[in-house]
Amino acid sequence: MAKPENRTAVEDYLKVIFSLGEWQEETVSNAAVAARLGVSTSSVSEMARKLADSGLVAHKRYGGMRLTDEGLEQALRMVRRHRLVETFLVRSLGYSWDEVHDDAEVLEHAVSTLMVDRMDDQLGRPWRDPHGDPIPTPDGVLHQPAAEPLAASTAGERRFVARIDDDDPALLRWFADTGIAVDAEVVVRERKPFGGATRLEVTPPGAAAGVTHEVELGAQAVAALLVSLEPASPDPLNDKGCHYVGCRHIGVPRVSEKNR
Amino acid sequence: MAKPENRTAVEDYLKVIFSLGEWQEETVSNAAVAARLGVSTSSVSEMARKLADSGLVAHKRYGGMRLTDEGLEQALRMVRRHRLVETFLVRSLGYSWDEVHDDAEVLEHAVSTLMVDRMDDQLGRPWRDPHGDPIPTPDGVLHQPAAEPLAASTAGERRFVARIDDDDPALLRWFADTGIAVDAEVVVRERKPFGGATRLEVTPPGAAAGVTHEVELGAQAVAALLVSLEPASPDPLNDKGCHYVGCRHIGVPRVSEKNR
DNA sequence: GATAGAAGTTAGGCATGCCGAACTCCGAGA
DNA sequence: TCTCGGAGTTCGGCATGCCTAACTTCTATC
Ligand SMILES: [Mn+2]
Ligand SMILES: [Mn+2]
Ligand SMILES: [Mn+2]
Ligand SMILES: [Mn+2]
Repeated sequence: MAKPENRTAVEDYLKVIFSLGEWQEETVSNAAVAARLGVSTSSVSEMARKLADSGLVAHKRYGGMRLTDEGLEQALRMVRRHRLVETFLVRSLGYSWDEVHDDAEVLEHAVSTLMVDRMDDQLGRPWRDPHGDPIPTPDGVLHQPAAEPLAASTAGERRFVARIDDDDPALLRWFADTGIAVDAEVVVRERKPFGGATRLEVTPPGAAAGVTHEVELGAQAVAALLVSLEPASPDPLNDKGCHYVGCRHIGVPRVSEKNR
Repeated sequence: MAKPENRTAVEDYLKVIFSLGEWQEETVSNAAVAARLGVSTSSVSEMARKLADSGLVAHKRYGGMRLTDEGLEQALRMVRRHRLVETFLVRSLGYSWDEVHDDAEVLEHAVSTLMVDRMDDQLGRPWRDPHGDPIPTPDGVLHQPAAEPLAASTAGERRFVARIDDDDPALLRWFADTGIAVDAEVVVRERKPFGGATRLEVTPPGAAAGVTHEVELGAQAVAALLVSLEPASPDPLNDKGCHYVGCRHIGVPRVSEKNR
Protein backbone atom coordinates (compact mmCIF):
# COMPACT_ATOMS: atom_id res chain seq x y z
CA MET A 1 0.00 0.00 0.00
CA ALA A 2 1.37 3.41 -0.91
CA LYS A 3 2.25 5.53 2.08
CA PRO A 4 0.33 8.81 2.38
CA GLU A 5 3.46 10.85 3.05
CA ASN A 6 1.79 13.01 5.62
CA ARG A 7 2.60 16.58 4.80
CA THR A 8 -0.85 17.79 5.68
CA ALA A 9 0.28 19.73 8.74
CA VAL A 10 2.90 21.71 6.85
CA GLU A 11 0.48 22.32 4.00
CA ASP A 12 -2.18 23.65 6.33
CA TYR A 13 0.25 25.96 8.11
CA LEU A 14 1.45 27.40 4.81
CA LYS A 15 -2.09 28.07 3.66
CA VAL A 16 -2.96 29.81 6.90
CA ILE A 17 0.18 31.91 6.96
CA PHE A 18 -0.55 32.91 3.40
CA SER A 19 -4.12 33.94 3.98
CA LEU A 20 -3.37 35.75 7.24
CA GLY A 21 -0.48 37.68 5.76
CA GLU A 22 -2.61 39.92 3.59
CA TRP A 23 -1.17 37.99 0.67
CA GLN A 24 2.23 37.96 2.36
CA GLU A 25 2.79 41.67 2.60
CA GLU A 26 2.71 41.64 6.39
CA THR A 27 4.32 39.48 8.96
CA VAL A 28 1.96 37.01 10.64
CA SER A 29 1.66 36.59 14.38
CA ASN A 30 2.06 33.29 16.12
CA ALA A 31 -1.24 33.76 17.95
CA ALA A 32 -3.18 34.39 14.76
CA VAL A 33 -1.96 31.18 13.19
CA ALA A 34 -2.78 29.26 16.37
CA ALA A 35 -6.31 30.66 16.44
CA ARG A 36 -6.96 29.86 12.80
CA LEU A 37 -5.65 26.32 13.01
CA GLY A 38 -7.16 25.61 16.40
CA VAL A 39 -3.83 24.59 17.93
CA SER A 40 -1.83 26.00 20.82
CA THR A 41 0.74 28.73 20.37
CA SER A 42 3.47 26.37 21.48
CA SER A 43 2.64 24.12 18.55
CA VAL A 44 2.93 27.08 16.23
CA SER A 45 6.31 28.00 17.68
CA GLU A 46 7.62 24.55 16.98
CA MET A 47 6.26 24.47 13.46
CA ALA A 48 7.60 27.95 12.79
CA ARG A 49 11.06 26.71 13.53
CA LYS A 50 10.62 23.66 11.30
CA LEU A 51 9.27 25.77 8.45
CA ALA A 52 12.13 28.21 8.87
CA ASP A 53 14.61 25.33 8.82
CA SER A 54 13.07 24.12 5.55
CA GLY A 55 13.32 27.61 4.10
CA LEU A 56 9.56 28.02 3.75
CA VAL A 57 9.15 30.95 6.11
CA ALA A 58 11.36 33.74 7.41
CA HIS A 59 11.07 33.79 11.15
CA LYS A 60 12.62 36.26 13.57
CA ARG A 61 12.55 35.08 17.16
CA TYR A 62 9.76 36.87 19.04
CA GLY A 63 8.84 38.55 15.77
CA GLY A 64 6.28 37.16 13.39
CA MET A 65 6.78 35.04 10.32
CA ARG A 66 6.42 35.59 6.62
CA LEU A 67 6.47 33.19 3.70
CA THR A 68 9.60 32.96 1.61
CA ASP A 69 9.26 32.73 -2.17
CA GLU A 70 9.46 28.96 -1.84
CA GLY A 71 6.81 28.95 0.90
CA LEU A 72 4.58 31.26 -1.10
CA GLU A 73 4.83 28.96 -4.09
CA GLN A 74 3.80 25.96 -2.02
CA ALA A 75 1.00 27.90 -0.35
CA LEU A 76 -0.36 28.96 -3.72
CA ARG A 77 -0.18 25.38 -4.92
CA MET A 78 -2.38 24.37 -1.99
CA VAL A 79 -4.79 27.22 -2.62
CA ARG A 80 -5.04 26.09 -6.22
CA ARG A 81 -5.81 22.56 -5.15
CA HIS A 82 -8.40 23.63 -2.64
CA ARG A 83 -10.27 25.87 -5.03
CA LEU A 84 -10.06 23.55 -8.00
CA VAL A 85 -11.40 20.72 -5.86
CA GLU A 86 -14.28 22.89 -4.68
CA THR A 87 -15.09 23.85 -8.25
CA PHE A 88 -14.95 20.21 -9.30
CA LEU A 89 -17.20 19.04 -6.50
CA VAL A 90 -19.82 21.63 -7.41
CA ARG A 91 -19.68 21.43 -11.18
CA SER A 92 -18.97 17.73 -11.66
CA LEU A 93 -20.37 16.02 -8.58
CA GLY A 94 -23.44 18.10 -7.85
CA TYR A 95 -22.35 19.47 -4.48
CA SER A 96 -23.97 22.70 -3.44
CA TRP A 97 -21.65 25.56 -2.64
CA ASP A 98 -22.12 25.21 1.09
CA GLU A 99 -21.06 21.55 1.11
CA VAL A 100 -17.69 21.77 -0.54
CA HIS A 101 -15.33 23.50 1.84
CA ASP A 102 -14.85 20.77 4.43
CA ASP A 103 -14.46 18.01 1.88
CA ALA A 104 -12.00 20.14 -0.09
CA GLU A 105 -10.02 20.71 3.08
CA VAL A 106 -9.29 16.98 3.23
CA LEU A 107 -9.03 16.26 -0.49
CA GLU A 108 -6.54 19.06 -1.16
CA HIS A 109 -3.94 16.95 0.65
CA ALA A 110 -4.80 13.79 -1.27
CA VAL A 111 -5.19 14.69 -4.94
CA SER A 112 -2.24 13.97 -7.20
CA THR A 113 -0.91 16.45 -9.72
CA LEU A 114 -2.36 14.19 -12.41
CA MET A 115 -5.79 14.47 -10.84
CA VAL A 116 -5.46 18.24 -10.48
CA ASP A 117 -4.62 18.48 -14.16
CA ARG A 118 -7.52 16.28 -15.18
CA MET A 119 -10.00 18.23 -13.08
CA ASP A 120 -8.64 21.44 -14.55
CA ASP A 121 -9.04 20.06 -18.10
CA GLN A 122 -12.54 18.80 -17.48
CA LEU A 123 -13.64 22.09 -15.97
CA GLY A 124 -12.18 24.10 -18.84
CA ARG A 125 -9.47 25.83 -16.77
CA PRO A 126 -11.72 27.72 -14.36
CA TRP A 127 -10.30 30.95 -12.99
CA ARG A 128 -12.39 31.15 -9.81
CA ASP A 129 -14.12 28.77 -7.45
CA PRO A 130 -17.85 28.60 -6.56
CA HIS A 131 -17.41 31.38 -4.01
CA GLY A 132 -15.60 33.69 -6.41
CA ASP A 133 -12.16 33.04 -4.95
CA PRO A 134 -9.54 33.17 -7.71
CA ILE A 135 -7.76 29.93 -8.57
CA PRO A 136 -3.99 30.32 -8.87
CA THR A 137 -2.69 29.39 -12.31
CA PRO A 138 -0.69 26.19 -12.83
CA ASP A 139 2.49 28.23 -12.89
CA GLY A 140 1.77 29.70 -9.48
CA VAL A 141 0.26 33.13 -10.02
CA LEU A 142 -2.85 34.30 -8.22
CA HIS A 143 -4.94 36.93 -9.99
CA GLN A 144 -6.25 38.94 -7.10
CA PRO A 145 -9.34 40.96 -8.05
CA ALA A 146 -9.53 44.56 -6.86
CA ALA A 147 -12.36 43.83 -4.47
CA GLU A 148 -13.14 45.45 -1.16
CA PRO A 149 -15.44 44.64 1.73
CA LEU A 150 -19.06 45.52 1.16
CA ALA A 151 -18.83 47.34 4.49
CA ALA A 152 -16.77 50.01 2.71
CA SER A 153 -19.63 50.93 0.38
CA THR A 154 -22.09 53.66 1.21
CA ALA A 155 -25.71 54.28 0.32
CA GLY A 156 -26.36 54.76 -3.38
CA GLU A 157 -23.27 52.92 -4.58
CA ARG A 158 -23.49 50.11 -7.08
CA ARG A 159 -21.20 47.10 -6.71
CA PHE A 160 -20.72 43.57 -8.01
CA VAL A 161 -20.32 40.59 -5.72
CA ALA A 162 -16.84 39.29 -6.35
CA ARG A 163 -16.14 36.89 -3.51
CA ILE A 164 -18.13 35.27 -0.72
CA ASP A 165 -16.60 33.82 2.43
CA ASP A 166 -17.20 30.07 2.43
CA ASP A 167 -16.65 29.46 6.13
CA ASP A 168 -20.27 29.26 7.22
CA PRO A 169 -22.48 26.82 5.28
CA ALA A 170 -25.67 28.17 6.82
CA LEU A 171 -24.84 31.68 5.65
CA LEU A 172 -24.12 30.38 2.15
CA ARG A 173 -27.49 28.65 2.04
CA TRP A 174 -29.17 31.85 3.13
CA PHE A 175 -27.32 33.81 0.45
CA ALA A 176 -28.47 31.29 -2.15
CA ASP A 177 -32.06 31.75 -0.99
CA THR A 178 -31.82 35.51 -1.24
CA GLY A 179 -30.25 35.56 -4.69
CA ILE A 180 -26.89 36.75 -3.51
CA ALA A 181 -24.23 34.97 -5.50
CA VAL A 182 -20.99 35.70 -7.29
CA ASP A 183 -21.57 38.32 -10.03
CA ALA A 184 -24.80 39.56 -8.47
CA GLU A 185 -25.23 43.29 -8.89
CA VAL A 186 -26.02 45.11 -5.70
CA VAL A 187 -26.96 48.70 -5.01
CA VAL A 188 -26.64 49.87 -1.46
CA ARG A 189 -29.99 51.41 -0.45
CA GLU A 190 -29.34 52.19 3.17
CA ARG A 191 -26.70 51.64 5.81
CA LYS A 192 -28.10 51.82 9.29
CA PRO A 193 -25.57 53.11 11.81
CA PHE A 194 -23.95 51.39 14.79
CA GLY A 195 -23.66 47.94 13.25
CA GLY A 196 -27.20 48.02 12.00
CA ALA A 197 -28.51 46.35 8.88
CA THR A 198 -27.60 47.13 5.30
CA ARG A 199 -30.40 47.23 2.74
CA LEU A 200 -29.44 46.14 -0.75
CA GLU A 201 -31.16 46.04 -4.09
CA VAL A 202 -30.00 42.76 -5.59
CA THR A 203 -29.91 41.71 -9.23
CA PRO A 204 -28.97 38.04 -9.27
CA PRO A 205 -26.46 37.03 -11.94
CA GLY A 206 -28.11 36.17 -15.22
CA ALA A 207 -31.41 37.76 -14.24
CA ALA A 208 -33.25 39.77 -16.85
CA ALA A 209 -32.46 43.47 -16.57
CA GLY A 210 -34.65 45.17 -14.02
CA VAL A 211 -35.47 41.97 -12.15
CA THR A 212 -34.35 43.02 -8.72
CA HIS A 213 -35.41 42.57 -5.16
CA GLU A 214 -34.49 43.99 -1.80
CA VAL A 215 -32.50 42.19 0.87
CA GLU A 216 -31.56 43.29 4.35
CA LEU A 217 -28.18 42.06 5.56
CA GLY A 218 -26.92 41.88 9.11
CA ALA A 219 -23.35 42.66 10.04
CA GLN A 220 -22.24 39.05 9.74
CA ALA A 221 -23.62 38.75 6.22
CA VAL A 222 -22.07 42.05 5.15
CA ALA A 223 -18.69 40.91 6.45
CA ALA A 224 -18.81 37.82 4.25
CA LEU A 225 -19.02 39.78 1.00
CA LEU A 226 -16.27 41.28 -1.12
CA VAL A 227 -17.45 43.51 -3.93
CA SER A 228 -15.85 45.15 -6.94
CA LEU A 229 -16.61 48.38 -8.74
CA GLU A 230 -16.80 46.73 -12.11
CA PRO A 231 -18.20 43.32 -12.99
CA ALA A 232 -15.94 40.39 -13.65
CA SER A 233 -15.24 39.72 -17.28
CA PRO A 234 -16.00 36.14 -18.30
CA ASP A 235 -13.24 36.36 -20.87
CA PRO A 236 -9.73 37.47 -20.04
CA LEU A 237 -9.26 41.22 -20.35
CA ASN A 238 -5.66 41.11 -21.50
CA ASP A 239 -2.81 38.82 -22.43
CA LYS A 240 -2.16 38.16 -18.73
CA GLY A 241 -5.53 36.49 -18.39
CA CYS A 242 -7.01 38.93 -15.88
CA HIS A 243 -10.78 38.82 -15.39
CA TYR A 244 -11.04 42.01 -13.35
CA VAL A 245 -9.72 45.48 -14.03
CA GLY A 246 -7.08 46.44 -11.53
CA CYS A 247 -6.18 42.84 -10.82
CA ARG A 248 -3.06 42.22 -8.74
CA HIS A 249 -0.70 39.36 -9.39
CA ILE A 250 0.58 37.42 -6.39
CA GLY A 251 3.35 34.89 -6.48
CA VAL A 252 6.57 34.35 -8.34
CA PRO A 253 5.71 32.88 -11.74
CA ARG A 254 7.17 29.41 -11.90
CA VAL A 255 8.97 28.53 -15.08
CA SER A 256 6.96 25.73 -16.59
CA GLU A 257 8.61 22.50 -17.67
CA LYS A 258 8.32 23.44 -21.32
CA ASN A 259 10.04 26.82 -21.08
CA ARG A 260 13.10 25.56 -19.25
CA MET B 1 -8.70 23.77 9.04
CA ALA B 2 -10.42 20.46 9.46
CA LYS B 3 -8.17 17.79 10.94
CA PRO B 4 -7.54 14.79 8.69
CA GLU B 5 -8.32 12.30 11.46
CA ASN B 6 -5.57 9.95 10.40
CA ARG B 7 -7.05 6.51 10.35
CA THR B 8 -5.20 5.56 7.21
CA ALA B 9 -2.95 3.03 8.94
CA VAL B 10 -5.85 1.12 10.46
CA GLU B 11 -7.75 1.25 7.17
CA ASP B 12 -4.83 -0.16 5.23
CA TYR B 13 -4.27 -2.97 7.71
CA LEU B 14 -7.91 -3.98 7.53
CA LYS B 15 -7.85 -4.05 3.74
CA VAL B 16 -4.75 -6.19 3.70
CA ILE B 17 -6.02 -8.61 6.32
CA PHE B 18 -9.21 -8.92 4.31
CA SER B 19 -7.55 -9.63 1.01
CA LEU B 20 -5.00 -12.03 2.47
CA GLY B 21 -7.58 -14.00 4.41
CA GLU B 22 -9.10 -15.62 1.36
CA TRP B 23 -12.10 -13.42 2.04
CA GLN B 24 -11.72 -14.01 5.78
CA GLU B 25 -12.10 -17.73 5.79
CA GLU B 26 -8.57 -18.34 6.96
CA THR B 27 -6.47 -16.80 9.63
CA VAL B 28 -3.82 -14.40 8.36
CA SER B 29 -0.18 -14.57 9.34
CA ASN B 30 1.70 -11.68 10.78
CA ALA B 31 4.49 -12.06 8.24
CA ALA B 32 2.10 -11.95 5.29
CA VAL B 33 0.61 -8.67 6.44
CA ALA B 34 4.07 -7.24 7.01
CA ALA B 35 5.18 -8.22 3.51
CA ARG B 36 2.09 -6.77 1.87
CA LEU B 37 2.26 -3.48 3.73
CA GLY B 38 6.02 -3.16 3.52
CA VAL B 39 6.44 -2.80 7.28
CA SER B 40 8.27 -4.88 9.84
CA THR B 41 6.63 -7.79 11.63
CA SER B 42 6.99 -5.99 14.93
CA SER B 43 4.85 -3.17 13.58
CA VAL B 44 2.23 -5.72 12.63
CA SER B 45 2.33 -7.23 16.11
CA GLU B 46 1.65 -3.86 17.66
CA MET B 47 -1.15 -3.05 15.27
CA ALA B 48 -2.66 -6.50 15.75
CA ARG B 49 -3.01 -5.78 19.43
CA LYS B 50 -4.57 -2.39 18.77
CA LEU B 51 -7.01 -3.82 16.26
CA ALA B 52 -7.89 -6.60 18.67
CA ASP B 53 -8.44 -4.04 21.43
CA SER B 54 -10.83 -2.16 19.12
CA GLY B 55 -12.68 -5.35 18.32
CA LEU B 56 -11.77 -5.29 14.64
CA VAL B 57 -9.77 -8.52 14.56
CA ALA B 58 -9.65 -11.69 16.60
CA HIS B 59 -6.05 -12.34 17.54
CA LYS B 60 -4.62 -15.31 19.38
CA ARG B 61 -1.09 -14.74 20.66
CA TYR B 62 1.41 -16.44 18.35
CA GLY B 63 -1.51 -17.49 16.20
CA GLY B 64 -2.73 -15.48 13.25
CA MET B 65 -5.52 -12.95 13.07
CA ARG B 66 -8.91 -12.85 11.45
CA LEU B 67 -11.36 -10.01 10.91
CA THR B 68 -14.36 -9.79 13.18
CA ASP B 69 -17.73 -8.91 11.68
CA GLU B 70 -17.06 -5.29 12.56
CA GLY B 71 -13.59 -5.45 11.00
CA LEU B 72 -14.96 -7.12 7.90
CA GLU B 73 -17.56 -4.41 7.52
CA GLN B 74 -14.93 -1.70 7.71
CA ALA B 75 -12.62 -3.55 5.34
CA LEU B 76 -15.41 -3.89 2.80
CA ARG B 77 -16.16 -0.20 3.15
CA MET B 78 -12.56 0.55 2.22
CA VAL B 79 -12.62 -1.87 -0.69
CA ARG B 80 -15.76 -0.17 -1.92
CA ARG B 81 -14.10 3.23 -1.71
CA HIS B 82 -10.97 2.06 -3.48
CA ARG B 83 -12.79 0.44 -6.37
CA LEU B 84 -15.37 3.19 -6.78
CA VAL B 85 -12.60 5.77 -6.86
CA GLU B 86 -10.73 3.77 -9.50
CA THR B 87 -13.88 3.50 -11.59
CA PHE B 88 -14.49 7.21 -11.22
CA LEU B 89 -10.96 8.17 -12.20
CA VAL B 90 -11.19 6.06 -15.35
CA ARG B 91 -14.72 6.87 -16.44
CA SER B 92 -15.01 10.50 -15.32
CA LEU B 93 -11.46 11.82 -15.36
CA GLY B 94 -9.94 10.00 -18.29
CA TYR B 95 -7.33 7.99 -16.41
CA SER B 96 -6.17 4.83 -18.08
CA TRP B 97 -6.56 1.62 -16.12
CA ASP B 98 -2.88 1.43 -15.28
CA GLU B 99 -2.82 4.90 -13.71
CA VAL B 100 -5.55 4.58 -11.15
CA HIS B 101 -4.37 2.23 -8.46
CA ASP B 102 -1.82 4.43 -6.70
CA ASP B 103 -4.02 7.51 -6.74
CA ALA B 104 -6.95 5.46 -5.43
CA GLU B 105 -4.75 4.15 -2.66
CA VAL B 106 -4.44 7.70 -1.32
CA LEU B 107 -7.91 8.98 -2.17
CA GLU B 108 -9.70 6.06 -0.54
CA HIS B 109 -8.70 7.55 2.82
CA ALA B 110 -9.83 11.06 1.92
CA VAL B 111 -13.21 10.81 0.21
CA SER B 112 -16.26 11.56 2.34
CA THR B 113 -19.34 9.38 2.32
CA LEU B 114 -21.10 12.18 0.47
CA MET B 115 -18.47 12.04 -2.25
CA VAL B 116 -18.67 8.27 -2.45
CA ASP B 117 -22.42 8.53 -2.91
CA ARG B 118 -22.10 11.19 -5.59
CA MET B 119 -19.52 9.22 -7.53
CA ASP B 120 -21.73 6.15 -7.26
CA ASP B 121 -24.71 8.13 -8.58
CA GLN B 122 -22.78 9.66 -11.43
CA LEU B 123 -21.36 6.31 -12.50
CA GLY B 124 -24.78 4.63 -12.40
CA ARG B 125 -23.98 2.29 -9.50
CA PRO B 126 -21.16 0.32 -11.08
CA TRP B 127 -20.74 -3.24 -9.85
CA ARG B 128 -17.09 -3.71 -10.77
CA ASP B 129 -14.00 -1.57 -11.21
CA PRO B 130 -11.86 -1.14 -14.36
CA HIS B 131 -9.94 -4.31 -13.54
CA GLY B 132 -13.07 -6.40 -13.02
CA ASP B 133 -12.86 -6.38 -9.23
CA PRO B 134 -16.35 -6.35 -7.74
CA ILE B 135 -17.43 -3.23 -5.85
CA PRO B 136 -19.06 -3.99 -2.50
CA THR B 137 -22.61 -2.66 -2.28
CA PRO B 138 -23.43 0.34 -0.07
CA ASP B 139 -24.83 -2.03 2.54
CA GLY B 140 -21.57 -3.93 2.75
CA VAL B 141 -21.93 -7.03 0.62
CA LEU B 142 -19.32 -8.13 -1.87
CA HIS B 143 -20.52 -10.21 -4.81
CA GLN B 144 -17.60 -12.49 -5.40
CA PRO B 145 -17.60 -13.99 -8.91
CA ALA B 146 -16.83 -17.67 -9.25
CA ALA B 147 -13.53 -17.02 -10.99
CA GLU B 148 -10.35 -19.05 -10.88
CA PRO B 149 -6.75 -18.45 -11.91
CA LEU B 150 -6.11 -18.83 -15.60
CA ALA B 151 -3.29 -21.17 -14.57
CA ALA B 152 -5.94 -23.74 -13.66
CA SER B 153 -7.22 -23.96 -17.23
CA THR B 154 -5.84 -26.50 -19.67
CA ALA B 155 -5.48 -26.55 -23.42
CA GLY B 156 -8.74 -26.40 -25.32
CA GLU B 157 -10.75 -24.75 -22.58
CA ARG B 158 -12.70 -21.55 -23.17
CA ARG B 159 -12.83 -18.93 -20.44
CA PHE B 160 -13.83 -15.30 -19.90
CA VAL B 161 -11.53 -12.78 -18.30
CA ALA B 162 -13.20 -11.78 -15.04
CA ARG B 163 -10.54 -9.93 -13.07
CA ILE B 164 -7.06 -8.59 -13.76
CA ASP B 165 -4.51 -7.83 -11.05
CA ASP B 166 -3.89 -4.08 -11.03
CA ASP B 167 -0.58 -4.12 -9.18
CA ASP B 168 1.72 -3.70 -12.17
CA PRO B 169 0.97 -0.76 -14.48
CA ALA B 170 3.37 -1.99 -17.15
CA LEU B 171 1.60 -5.34 -17.32
CA LEU B 172 -1.76 -3.58 -17.60
CA ARG B 173 -0.50 -1.50 -20.50
CA TRP B 174 0.76 -4.63 -22.21
CA PHE B 175 -2.60 -6.33 -21.69
CA ALA B 176 -4.34 -3.32 -23.22
CA ASP B 177 -2.06 -3.56 -26.26
CA THR B 178 -2.78 -7.24 -26.72
CA GLY B 179 -6.55 -6.92 -26.41
CA ILE B 180 -6.74 -8.64 -23.05
CA ALA B 181 -9.34 -6.87 -20.97
CA VAL B 182 -12.22 -7.65 -18.67
CA ASP B 183 -14.83 -9.72 -20.52
CA ALA B 184 -12.40 -10.84 -23.20
CA GLU B 185 -13.04 -14.41 -24.32
CA VAL B 186 -9.98 -16.61 -24.29
CA VAL B 187 -9.40 -20.13 -25.50
CA VAL B 188 -6.32 -21.87 -24.21
CA ARG B 189 -4.38 -23.20 -27.21
CA GLU B 190 -1.32 -24.58 -25.52
CA ARG B 191 0.29 -24.75 -22.11
CA LYS B 192 4.00 -25.28 -22.29
CA PRO B 193 5.31 -27.24 -19.32
CA PHE B 194 7.70 -26.20 -16.54
CA GLY B 195 6.53 -22.59 -16.22
CA GLY B 196 6.59 -22.09 -19.97
CA ALA B 197 4.32 -19.81 -21.95
CA THR B 198 0.58 -20.12 -22.42
CA ARG B 199 -0.82 -19.53 -25.89
CA LEU B 200 -4.28 -18.02 -25.98
CA GLU B 201 -6.77 -17.22 -28.68
CA VAL B 202 -8.22 -13.89 -27.58
CA THR B 203 -11.54 -12.29 -28.54
CA PRO B 204 -11.50 -8.77 -27.10
CA PRO B 205 -14.75 -7.65 -25.47
CA GLY B 206 -17.14 -6.12 -27.95
CA ALA B 207 -15.25 -7.46 -30.97
CA ALA B 208 -17.22 -8.85 -33.85
CA ALA B 209 -17.63 -12.62 -33.62
CA GLY B 210 -14.67 -14.42 -35.09
CA VAL B 211 -12.31 -11.49 -34.72
CA THR B 212 -9.64 -13.17 -32.72
CA HIS B 213 -5.90 -13.20 -32.46
CA GLU B 214 -3.27 -15.20 -30.69
CA VAL B 215 -1.28 -14.07 -27.68
CA GLU B 216 1.49 -15.80 -25.82
CA LEU B 217 1.56 -15.14 -22.09
CA GLY B 218 4.44 -15.64 -19.68
CA ALA B 219 3.96 -16.95 -16.18
CA GLN B 220 3.70 -13.49 -14.67
CA ALA B 221 0.94 -12.48 -17.08
CA VAL B 222 -0.96 -15.71 -16.52
CA ALA B 223 -0.83 -15.17 -12.76
CA ALA B 224 -2.49 -11.78 -13.12
CA LEU B 225 -5.65 -13.17 -14.71
CA LEU B 226 -8.74 -14.62 -13.09
CA VAL B 227 -11.19 -16.22 -15.48
CA SER B 228 -14.73 -17.54 -15.24
CA LEU B 229 -16.50 -20.34 -17.08
CA GLU B 230 -19.38 -18.17 -18.11
CA PRO B 231 -19.34 -14.53 -19.14
CA ALA B 232 -20.43 -11.80 -16.83
CA SER B 233 -23.99 -10.63 -17.26
CA PRO B 234 -24.25 -6.87 -17.75
CA ASP B 235 -27.65 -6.97 -16.07
CA PRO B 236 -28.24 -8.59 -12.70
CA LEU B 237 -29.10 -12.27 -12.95
CA ASN B 238 -31.43 -12.37 -9.96
CA ASP B 239 -33.04 -10.29 -7.26
CA LYS B 240 -29.77 -10.32 -5.32
CA GLY B 241 -28.08 -8.36 -8.07
CA CYS B 242 -25.50 -10.99 -9.01
CA HIS B 243 -23.71 -10.55 -12.34
CA TYR B 244 -22.06 -13.97 -12.41
CA VAL B 245 -23.54 -17.42 -11.97
CA GLY B 246 -22.27 -19.04 -8.83
CA CYS B 247 -21.50 -15.72 -7.19
CA ARG B 248 -20.62 -15.80 -3.50
CA HIS B 249 -21.71 -13.15 -1.06
CA ILE B 250 -19.16 -11.87 1.42
CA GLY B 251 -19.94 -9.67 4.38
CA VAL B 252 -22.71 -9.20 6.86
CA PRO B 253 -25.40 -7.10 5.17
CA ARG B 254 -25.68 -3.83 7.02
CA VAL B 255 -29.19 -2.69 7.79
CA SER B 256 -29.58 0.49 5.80
CA GLU B 257 -30.86 3.69 7.39
CA LYS B 258 -34.23 3.32 5.71
CA ASN B 259 -34.96 -0.19 6.90
CA ARG B 260 -34.24 0.41 10.54
C1' DG C 1 10.58 -36.51 23.31
C1' DA C 2 14.38 -33.08 22.42
C1' DT C 3 15.67 -29.13 19.80
C1' DA C 4 16.80 -25.74 16.14
C1' DG C 5 14.94 -22.41 13.50
C1' DA C 6 10.98 -19.86 11.99
C1' DA C 7 7.37 -16.98 13.41
C1' DG C 8 5.75 -13.81 16.73
C1' DT C 9 6.35 -10.53 20.61
C1' DT C 10 8.44 -7.12 23.55
C1' DA C 11 11.60 -3.38 24.62
C1' DG C 12 13.74 0.73 23.55
C1' DG C 13 14.13 4.44 20.10
C1' DC C 14 13.03 7.82 16.49
C1' DA C 15 9.97 11.14 14.07
C1' DT C 16 5.81 13.90 13.86
C1' DG C 17 2.62 16.78 15.90
C1' DC C 18 0.02 18.05 19.58
C1' DC C 19 -0.58 19.74 24.62
C1' DG C 20 0.02 22.49 29.27
C1' DA C 21 3.28 24.61 32.32
C1' DA C 22 7.08 27.32 33.08
C1' DC C 23 10.13 30.54 31.41
C1' DT C 24 11.80 34.68 28.52
C1' DC C 25 11.40 38.68 25.85
C1' DC C 26 9.71 43.16 24.64
C1' DG C 27 7.45 47.23 24.50
C1' DA C 28 3.82 50.36 26.40
C1' DG C 29 2.76 52.99 30.15
C1' DA C 30 4.03 54.87 34.75
C1' DT D 1 14.10 54.46 33.18
C1' DC D 2 11.57 50.80 35.16
C1' DT D 3 8.24 47.40 35.23
C1' DC D 4 4.59 44.32 34.22
C1' DG D 5 1.71 41.72 31.36
C1' DG D 6 0.95 39.61 27.09
C1' DA D 7 3.13 37.29 23.24
C1' DG D 8 6.46 33.91 22.15
C1' DT D 9 9.46 30.06 23.40
C1' DT D 10 11.11 25.99 25.64
C1' DC D 11 10.41 21.82 28.14
C1' DG D 12 8.56 17.48 29.37
C1' DG D 13 4.77 14.51 28.03
C1' DC D 14 1.38 12.00 25.28
C1' DA D 15 -0.21 9.49 21.09
C1' DT D 16 0.76 7.24 16.50
C1' DG D 17 3.30 4.46 13.89
C1' DC D 18 7.43 2.88 12.43
C1' DC D 19 12.17 0.59 13.22
C1' DT D 20 16.01 -2.83 15.08
C1' DA D 21 17.50 -5.95 18.40
C1' DA D 22 16.63 -9.18 21.77
C1' DC D 23 13.62 -12.37 23.51
C1' DT D 24 9.75 -16.09 23.56
C1' DT D 25 6.91 -19.56 21.65
C1' DC D 26 5.67 -22.97 18.45
C1' DT D 27 6.51 -26.77 15.56
C1' DA D 28 8.73 -29.70 12.36
C1' DT D 29 12.18 -32.80 12.21
C1' DC D 30 15.29 -36.01 14.08
MN1 LIG E 1 -12.91 26.63 0.83
MN1 LIG F 1 -13.55 28.66 -1.74
MN1 LIG G 1 -6.61 -1.01 -7.11
MN1 LIG H 1 -5.32 -0.96 -3.78
